[in-house]
Amino acid sequence: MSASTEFIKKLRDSGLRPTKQRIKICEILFNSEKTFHFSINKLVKLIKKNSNEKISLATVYNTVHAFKKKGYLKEISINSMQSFFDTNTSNHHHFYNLDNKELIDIHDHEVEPIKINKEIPGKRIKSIELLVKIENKN
Amino acid sequence: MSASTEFIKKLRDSGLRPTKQRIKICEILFNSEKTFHFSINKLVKLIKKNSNEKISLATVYNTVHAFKKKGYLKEISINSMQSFFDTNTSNHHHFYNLDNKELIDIHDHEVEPIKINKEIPGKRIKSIELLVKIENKN
DNA sequence: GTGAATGCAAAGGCTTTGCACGAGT
DNA sequence: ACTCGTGCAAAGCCTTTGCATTCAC
Repeated sequence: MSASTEFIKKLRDSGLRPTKQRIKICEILFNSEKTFHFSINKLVKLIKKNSNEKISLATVYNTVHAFKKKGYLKEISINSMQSFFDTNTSNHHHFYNLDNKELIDIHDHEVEPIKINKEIPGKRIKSIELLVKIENKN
Repeated sequence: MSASTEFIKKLRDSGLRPTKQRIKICEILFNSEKTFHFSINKLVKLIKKNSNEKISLATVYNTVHAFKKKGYLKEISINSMQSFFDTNTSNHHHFYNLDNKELIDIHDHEVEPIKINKEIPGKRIKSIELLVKIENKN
């Protein structure tokens, strides 16, 4: 079974019509073994590089949000001006390299379990996200 | 010594001219014993409520960024659409209440020390930020 | 055929910029 | 006086929206 066929199935199974554009974006995001981080901007560039026909910006936004909603992508926000999406949706954390503005994964098993000694009545923890900013030693 | 006098000194000491606008914003942000979280939007509203003369939006942005640069404010980013400033610049973490979109402090001593078993060659850790998203139990 | 998705351009929200005017030293 | 800060409106950037067209089922 080709990769595209899988994506078509995956899309259909999650209630998203497997359009040409969505399949293309799947191929770009999910074809590699390795997961990676991207901004909308970078994704648009990848699409341009990867394909002769362009995908409308609105469609790129729609698709990324649809994928995020379905849980195929995770958003990592650095600050009001910078936000990334991550094709790795498993539980994990990030280094943020201040010098080149890139993210590096920290796998869950690379962090000692985080214990918070504070509770908010009536609330439950939905997620714990650790962002470790790093910079060059001198 | 009045609070204003202190602010004037503090501003001058950090190389910021103690203008009427900056003093006003200091009064709003740093007069209370308690620290708090705010968005630019909320700050603008506080200024309106607190003062008869308005401060230009550009000045509010300039001032907040100047204060952040001087280390009097810390920025906490939730996602690409939401970012807060914190008058508490000490080492600490946050709960983010998904239901009402508000931040709650988690003091450093309320979290067991975070240990990361991963190093990036040539890099040093600048900061560790924990964001714990919480929601209503059912 | 019908509803969903796409593409385009326009609109929107938030933030920054440019420049003349005003205020602090 | 000189420089820095402010205010305003305009420009910018990123994202969303509206609507006609196209596509999947």
